[in-house]
Amino acid sequence: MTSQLDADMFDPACPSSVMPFRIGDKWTAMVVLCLEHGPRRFSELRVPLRTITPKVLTETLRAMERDGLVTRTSYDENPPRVEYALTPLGRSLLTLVEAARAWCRENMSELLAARRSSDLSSRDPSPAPTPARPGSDEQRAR
Amino acid sequence: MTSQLDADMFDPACPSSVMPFRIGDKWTAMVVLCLEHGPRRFSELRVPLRTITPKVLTETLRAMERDGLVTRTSYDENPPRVEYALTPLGRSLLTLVEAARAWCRENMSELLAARRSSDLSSRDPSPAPTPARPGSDEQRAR
DNA sequence: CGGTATCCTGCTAGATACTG
DNA sequence: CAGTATCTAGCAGGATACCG
Repeated sequence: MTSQLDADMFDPACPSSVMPFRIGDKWTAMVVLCLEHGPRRFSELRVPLRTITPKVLTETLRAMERDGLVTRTSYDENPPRVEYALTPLGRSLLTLVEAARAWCRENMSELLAARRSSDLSSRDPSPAPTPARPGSDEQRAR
Repeated sequence: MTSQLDADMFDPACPSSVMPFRIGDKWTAMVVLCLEHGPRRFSELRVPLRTITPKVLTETLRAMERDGLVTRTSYDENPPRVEYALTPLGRSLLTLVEAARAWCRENMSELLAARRSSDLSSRDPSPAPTPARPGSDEQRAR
């Protein structure tokens, strides 16, 4: 386990803002997912999280630590090494995150189709529905 | 069905900000819950949602309508009557909301205990743990 | 009743730069 | 490497008032 984290683990074209769903703040669910297969270092987390700033990652991890979702282990080495890991409580969130991802996989295309057609009809007097075949052009849920 | 909505349906002492979990924005999950047992009128929704302003409730409902989660039906009567109802898509969110509430019921006390003890130890040099018997003083998940 | 229209504020989170 | 320190902007959400 604990293989390298993929920089493309989270599709930037699939912003979680599309989900009618969030775990905590903007990044918490993704951190939980990143820690699923074992402890990770600060810099390691920055790879899949890409656009996150160190400041925000620190804040996110501190908040999660405070709530007992992750542990922070600092090894007194040089260069410094710090590892973050899920607690059992944090791990219990995984089922919720998975349920949310399952919902997205099943329903995202319908939601996006509804959004598109409502966007169209509010701009265009003649709707021209374009019923949007399910599972065609939407971004996949990773 | 469709009995009156309880003004105490959502405990104000149990802010959803405590949950490491949200459906969409601040109010969406609560609206979904309010519509669980049948269509509701605008004013009816304001009762359990209490502190929500008309503006924000309108925004929330419009966003949900746009995403195909609710329907808005306006009856041409006097006084005017408008009803909001869950679509099948919106209804499918109920299982997710329920999963989240189940998580809260099971784990909230542990999370709050962790938060309390971490708050203490950051203020107080001698932690004085107070292990927080589970299920004692926390607010219930409704 | 079922909303709009304004105005306003706090806070999340991004940009950027620096450090033990 | 693993963060801090500042500064700033955007925007969700709230207060208040008014309307068809």
